Order: sequence, then structure tokens, then C-alpha cells
Amino acid sequence: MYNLLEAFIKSRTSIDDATLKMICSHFEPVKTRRNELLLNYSDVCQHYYFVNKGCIRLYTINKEGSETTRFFAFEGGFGTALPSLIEQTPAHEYMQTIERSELLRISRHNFYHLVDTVPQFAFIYRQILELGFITAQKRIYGFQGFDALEKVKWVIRHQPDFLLRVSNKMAASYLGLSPSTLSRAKARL
Amino acid sequence: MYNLLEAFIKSRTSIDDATLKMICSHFEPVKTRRNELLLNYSDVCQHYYFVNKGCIRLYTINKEGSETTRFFAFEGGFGTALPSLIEQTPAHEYMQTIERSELLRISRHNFYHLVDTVPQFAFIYRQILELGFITAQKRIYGFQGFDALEKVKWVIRHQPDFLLRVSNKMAASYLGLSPSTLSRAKARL
DNA sequence: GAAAAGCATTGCCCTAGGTCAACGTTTTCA
DNA sequence: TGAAAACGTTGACCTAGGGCAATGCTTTTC
Repeated sequence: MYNLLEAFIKSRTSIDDATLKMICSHFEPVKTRRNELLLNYSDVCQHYYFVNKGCIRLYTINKEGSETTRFFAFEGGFGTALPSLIEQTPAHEYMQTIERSELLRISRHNFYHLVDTVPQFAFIYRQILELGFITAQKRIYGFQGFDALEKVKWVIRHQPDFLLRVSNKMAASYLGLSPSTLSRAKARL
Repeated sequence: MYNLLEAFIKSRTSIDDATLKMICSHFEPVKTRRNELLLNYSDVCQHYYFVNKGCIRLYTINKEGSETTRFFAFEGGFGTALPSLIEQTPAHEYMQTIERSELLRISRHNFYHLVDTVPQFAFIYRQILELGFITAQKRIYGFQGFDALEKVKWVIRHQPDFLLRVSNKMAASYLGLSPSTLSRAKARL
């Protein structure tokens, strides 16, 4: 259950086994079902999640009722509603597992405790933030000015299995396209 | 010259004067002119910048020759080409001061040295990253599905002086609109 | 295992916004 | 300070992509 998390940590920093076990002991396994909601619109997020199996999706619904997907975390990735977790404010977004999943979750309190007391963990968190920031930036300037077909080619290049893992509808809401337009773009590949 | 930087740090963490002075001593003042290029497309970024006066802009130019603005840093903000600085790869983007500016810059080496040795500085960097990540995310899901008018209202709400500080052309390239469309949207406010 | 609900795909129509060009104003710099 | 370059605004035109609906396929549910 903890193999993937241990591998994740070991691949990013050198760490002794005792510290590694200590870190992992703060993570609690959670099994979820397809479309299970981990966080509701007005909830305040209290956990950081590591995806051992399955997939977490973060999304919002606007006044007109249409969904926008902000982020996917697949196996071996971390995911949470960061603004809410950090500022302890209502999330104004939803977090769900889109398929039957096995997650490891750590409370906000324990997470920041580890960040403050375990240098290796602070280092890994810094890496997660830096990478997350870079990815978000790339998505912004990557998509700006792209037409539908270019967006599709972009995801295929940067996340090859993305279109195979998530539904057409969810992929469309991530790419900022309507399902019909995404469908047509894929047909033109 | 260092007042704004000191205020920035003091407002975010409690710190003794000696440490504060020590941190500031690693920052070197740089004066720049309007449209001065701080970083070229194939450069590898070596500095983190703090804006004491003026404004830094980060942007790219695509094959067709049109600009996309990724980020602005105004007085009291930090800015750099983060992916390049972190990964030490060619930036594939440009960094410039859009007006006569006074910057404080710190080398990558000294920056990470401070992060690794001064806990208060590590904490501030973590805050910068968290905030940057949140801002980037908000921009993504804030803009997705917005029409031109909504985007303009969004910046006015979130960065009230933005449209006053930067040219119509640059604002348009930040919002993902053509200059004409931005012009028309402002006329409809 | 049958009924129902949800999804992907595709055709038709329409609108938001991009391109291009013209014009007046502001900025630049020699 | 004056010529030239750059910019903002606006009009005319055109196209990419959204909305809606029909059809067939897949998945869920009881």
C-alpha cells in the first residue's frame, strides 16, 4: 500500500528508512468509489492526498451549470484543493475520484508538521509546489492562442495517456472546449 | 532602496534585524530602462528579481510572431523565469522591464543558499510558491469559459490598477484577447 | 437481463471574437 | 522640436467553435 509513496519520496531525496517509515505513518489509507466526492463546494479542505491507484479530479461548476476541470492527479501524484487547504477558506470547487481509487491522505496539521520538522519533506513539498507552478504556467501560455486541434496535440504530447484515461466530456472541460468540438478535433488527428 | 524588501519580509515572518540585513545583503540593486531585456529566449535564467519600482513582464512569442504575456510583477513583488531558473534550461521566454525600473536581484546560488540555511527565508519562498500556484490556478479556471467582457471585469476586480499600468496591447496579450477586442470590451463597460 | 440513463459523435445554425485596414493621437529619439 | 514610429479605437468582414438536437452505443441499475 505504501510502496508507491515510498518510491516517490526516495526518488526525490536521500532518506533513511526510519524517517521514511515515520513519514508514511502519518498517511492514512482511504478507498473510494467511482464519482465519490472528497470535497464539497463549501467545505474547507483538511487533507492532502496521494494517489496510489485511480484518479482524483478537481473541478468547479459555474452559474450556468457547466463544469470546468482544473486538475487531474493520477497514480503516483499528489492532489488537493490547495487554495482552500492553505487559506482554510471554503473551497468553491469540488474534488472527486473519477474511478474506484486507493488514496493515502494526510491531515493538514500533520502535513505542515512534517514540512516544519523534516527537512527532506520540506524539500519534497518545495518540489511539488515548484512543479505545480511550472505546470500551471505551461498550461496557461500553452493553451492561450491555441485552437482546438493544437490543444489536443498538446495534451497528447505532454500527457500521452490522458485522453485514454478520462472521458471525452471531462477532457473537454479540462481543455476549455465543448465535448462536440473535442470530438471533432480528435476526428481530424 | 531596501525598505520595500525589508517590509515585504517583515510582514510575512518574524525576524531579527541581523538576519534581515544579512538576507538583504545578498540582493544587488539594478536599474533598468524602459523595454530593457533581462532575459533572452535562449538564455538560462540566473537571478530572482524583487521589484522595488517599475514593472517586470514575462512573455513569449510564438511562430506567427504574436506575443503572449504570462506574468507581471509590480512594486513589492517577486518575479523570474521560474522553469528556467529551477531546471537551468533555456528559458524559451523573455523577461523585460516595461518601464524604467529599480530592481533587487539575487543569484540562483545565493537564493537557494538562503532557502537552505535561513528557515524564515524558506518559509517566505514557500509562501511565494503557494501564492503563485494559487494565482495561476485562479487565472486558469477564472478565464476558462469567460467572454471578453467577463475577463476585463475579472482583472478590474482582482488587480484594480492593472489596466492603468500596462498598455492596451500588453493587457490584451495577458488576457488572451486581441487588442481590438479588448478595446471594444472596455468601451462596453 | 431488460429498461433507463448517460455518453460520443455528427449535422445545422449562429455568434463572439479574430484579421485587416483606416484614422487620429501619443510617444520616441535624433 | 519635428519626423517617424507605435499605439488605441473603430468599422467591415469572416471563421472557429458553441448550442442544440438526433442517433446510436455503452454503462448502470435493480
